[in-house]
Amino acid sequence: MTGATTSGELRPHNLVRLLRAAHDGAGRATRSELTRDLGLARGTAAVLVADLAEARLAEERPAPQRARGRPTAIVGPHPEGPLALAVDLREDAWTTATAEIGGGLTVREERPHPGNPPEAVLGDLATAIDRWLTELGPRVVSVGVALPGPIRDGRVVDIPHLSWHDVPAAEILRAGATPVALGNDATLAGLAEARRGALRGVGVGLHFHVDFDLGGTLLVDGSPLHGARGTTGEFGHMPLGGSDLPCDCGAVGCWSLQVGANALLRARGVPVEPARGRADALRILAGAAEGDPRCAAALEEVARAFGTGTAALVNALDPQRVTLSGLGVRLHEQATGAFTAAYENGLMAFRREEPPQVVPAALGGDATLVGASELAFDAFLTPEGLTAWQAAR
Amino acid sequence: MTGATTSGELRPHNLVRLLRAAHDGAGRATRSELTRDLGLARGTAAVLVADLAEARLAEERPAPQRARGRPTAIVGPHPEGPLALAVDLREDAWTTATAEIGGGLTVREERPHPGNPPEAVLGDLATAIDRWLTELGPRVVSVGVALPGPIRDGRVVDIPHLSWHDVPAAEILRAGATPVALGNDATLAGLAEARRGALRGVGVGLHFHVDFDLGGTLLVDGSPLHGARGTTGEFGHMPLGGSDLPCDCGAVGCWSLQVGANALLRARGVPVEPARGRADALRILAGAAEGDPRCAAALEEVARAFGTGTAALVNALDPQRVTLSGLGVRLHEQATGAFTAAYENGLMAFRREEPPQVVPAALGGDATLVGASELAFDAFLTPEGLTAWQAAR
DNA sequence: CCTAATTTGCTCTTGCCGAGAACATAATCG
DNA sequence: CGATTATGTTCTCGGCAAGAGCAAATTAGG
Repeated sequence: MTGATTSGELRPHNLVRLLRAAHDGAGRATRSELTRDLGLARGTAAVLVADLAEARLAEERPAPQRARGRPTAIVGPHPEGPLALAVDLREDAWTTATAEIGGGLTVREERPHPGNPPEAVLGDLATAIDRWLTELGPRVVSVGVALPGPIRDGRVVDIPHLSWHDVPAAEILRAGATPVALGNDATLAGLAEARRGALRGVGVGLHFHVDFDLGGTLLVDGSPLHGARGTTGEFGHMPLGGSDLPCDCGAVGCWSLQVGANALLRARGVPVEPARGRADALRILAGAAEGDPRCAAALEEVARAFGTGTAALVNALDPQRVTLSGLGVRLHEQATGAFTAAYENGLMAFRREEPPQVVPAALGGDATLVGASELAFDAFLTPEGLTAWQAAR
Repeated sequence: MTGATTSGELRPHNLVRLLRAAHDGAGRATRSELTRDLGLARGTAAVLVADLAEARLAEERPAPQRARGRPTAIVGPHPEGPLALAVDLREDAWTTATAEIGGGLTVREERPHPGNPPEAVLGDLATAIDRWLTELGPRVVSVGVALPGPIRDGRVVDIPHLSWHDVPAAEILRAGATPVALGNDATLAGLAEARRGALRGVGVGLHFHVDFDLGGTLLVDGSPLHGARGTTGEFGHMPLGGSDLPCDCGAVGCWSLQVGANALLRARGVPVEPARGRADALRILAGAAEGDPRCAAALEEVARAFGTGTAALVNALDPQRVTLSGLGVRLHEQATGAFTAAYENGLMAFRREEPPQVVPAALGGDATLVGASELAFDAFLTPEGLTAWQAAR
């Protein structure tokens, strides 16, 4: 959003600002609030809202009266307004959902998949997407897909334990004229937190998603840092623990080897079996909760490594707050003492005065879908996106 | 720069865009180039240039003719135009300089200082700044100061080997109505590279400055990532090497302990003496260049640690290019083999296909001053800054 | 129940801005 | 030396948001 530079760009630009603000307000922002927040004249706001309503981009609904004075209205989604199609592809299943302006999510379909070969999995998903596009019609303006691995130039670079390597996902998931945007699941979970969760309003936030691997994203002013080729956030692949183990990623001593499902198994002394790592890891966490000392020791070891690495990244990146999702929440909750001790010990002295909070993500299991829908709407909530929508009717 | 939202903001906004583009063009951009690059109509450009000239913000000078057609003019600094006062405070001396639009630098004064107490050092510097402000008059619109330590909310947090702790630098350096901006030296060196050096035009770049400590900055679209409280870039204080040494910063195993002047001494087995570490480190580098095997071994050890950590941060942050300044240049140049081997070994496999280049900074010793002047001009090259300038005459 | 106060929406005028067209100008090329 | 080409200059036009004045719809208070 570079901003308007000609008088002709002002109107589209302000329409985007208004619709974006209504979207970010989660369908609760009133016209008078929006007018104030965006610094508009009341007359201008009237024109803009009328434009949005006429274009079926938004609709005003009566708002609960709060104070004295003439009542204002909520600027919310239009019943025939734009939809984002959000897809969350996990290792063993995928979910599709739609989101309207304001973020309201409707889960549409959930299906398991065999994991391999990638072309078949993505091909089936592409078919499902096409079906939904047909069924929902031109209201769907954009598709956002979350994938469980790093993505570079529209290709899934690597999902080691699914044996996906350099899969041309964008090509397979192409959906006619509807734009499809791909994102890493951890990145999108962080994006969701930044827009509608615990990182809302936070200038610089750090999000970690722990599963088998440890991924994350740095959120700057509500958007993930993208990097040169879109693969920022591989924090798990820094040698933050001083280990000498080789990592699947090709490097050595990666933090991921000490924090995650497999790390719990290793710390517990259990063999790492490809398929059931997650269930075994959850069993260890349950064991620790029930007082099994060996499980507790494994948990503490992993929590310490998690805390130390978190401190390292806080030292380097100076976030205001850190959020956790996936196994990270359990690690932090069940071993807060070990985590916090290692975290504070790893901070530079001057950061210990007011260490950034480490908190669980506010959005639960929907975070990835929410992030995918935000990604999709980000592509639409632009002057070009709105202009195309208006031109199409 | 959020962009104009009302018709009245368009003019100031476009004046800023034009002056900023002329500034970034290093005093070589012609009016026709600027018109094209900014997407302006020729008539609009004429008005804007006339405005800038009348406000003594810029001036047109004849340009060397390149092709057929009516000649155009270079939009360069005005002889009575705005100046930025740039200050580089190092551990043992400080330098002041002025920069005009376009970045042309004039060094004004260079003085040694005793290093302590901080209030006296900064007080003397404040006096010098006031003297220059008086001498140069109202042309100086902004002051930028580079300081050799982390800065948070206008205070120097910590310079361990000068024993500076929590020094209220902004308060001491206050300069009447002229705004004073403070920045970390490594951050500003990186900023200079992003604007006028080897990171120019690079979307995401990583800069490392190695001295006693290892600092740096992540540059996103030409600006340093700021963090929640302005202390991003302490990459040296991540435990990237697996060491157990305690660090002055309060954490353990910091990368800085393995990369820097003192690290060279330690690797060579020489006692670390507070005052002359830099000279001793340079002697080791010279020794290595002359073939002394123990110096060479120390150099290689440090270069390997440097390469490994660089890979870790490339994995995590996905920069397009990495630049080095300070001792980092020597470490990389004199032990390219050791550095590169460790660098590539530490990269995730998929990043090895096209590893981000690691190159020395293009600006030499002036980088910090250039960065300080850019910081100062960033505060001026805004609609508010230009409006205030125009109102003042 | 009724009036004053308050807040917001609506309408119209005004001032400003950049686009774009038509023309003028100054260089190169053959 | 005229044709060509690129750029600067001037003027008109359409569009936009600000802002003022008025209308509307609610609450507070008696």
